[in-house]
Amino acid sequence: MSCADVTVLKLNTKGTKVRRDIELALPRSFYARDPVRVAHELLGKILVRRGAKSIRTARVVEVEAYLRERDLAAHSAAGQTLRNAVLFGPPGHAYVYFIYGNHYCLNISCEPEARAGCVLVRALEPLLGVEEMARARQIQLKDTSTGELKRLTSGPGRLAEAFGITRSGDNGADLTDTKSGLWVTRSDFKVDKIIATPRIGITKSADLPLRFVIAGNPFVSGKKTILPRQGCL
DNA sequence: ATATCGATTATCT
DNA sequence: GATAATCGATATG
Repeated sequence: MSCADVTVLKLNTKGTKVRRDIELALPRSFYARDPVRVAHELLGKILVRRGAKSIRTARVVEVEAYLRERDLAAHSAAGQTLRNAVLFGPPGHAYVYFIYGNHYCLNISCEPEARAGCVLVRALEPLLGVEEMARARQIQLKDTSTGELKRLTSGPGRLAEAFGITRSGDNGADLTDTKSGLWVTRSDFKVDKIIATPRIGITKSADLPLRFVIAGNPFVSGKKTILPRQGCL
């Protein structure tokens, strides 16, 4: 499973490391669709953060869709404000907001023409740059077991911290342009089954089944018994 | 194992 | 002034 995707860095004939899919961001057309569709297809894709001399990647394993119509939990529900302006812009941009005085959360705008739907990224499976994620989270990893890695990126606030995502730094970033330093790329990973559940932590429109997770993936947020797993580093 | 609660601040009413 | 798309710590069975 996860170990296979670490080979997004492969060796060419000269033995030099070359980047394959990582440098190709998903196109804007991917995001210019309804949020439920985008949410589904985002599962299994890979979020990439490039710094000056480092790269962090992780697989998307949990998302939530927020709709423009009949969804009172969406930040866009009450219309455009300064905070949510990105949602009313073109698709494929990062909407980053600050919550509970502590955490940032990453959304991706979707739908054509300012319809203000989006997808919240809720959990990732760490792939490359695990040590930098741990640094960003100020966590000392005891090992590379699933249980330890899960602490890095399992939850919207956690993954934002692990990837160094902030409102000042990333709100409005174009995720279809690798020059932004933050983008999403394709993966050969096959998502066998998607499970839909109500969304987490909301009070309005709380019954809609708009949270989507990769069935059985241990990096999905929430408490759960972790099966023992061999380290990946 | 689950339950409850405090932290901390941008944003909106 | 109240609320919030969370997290981590503490308490309790």
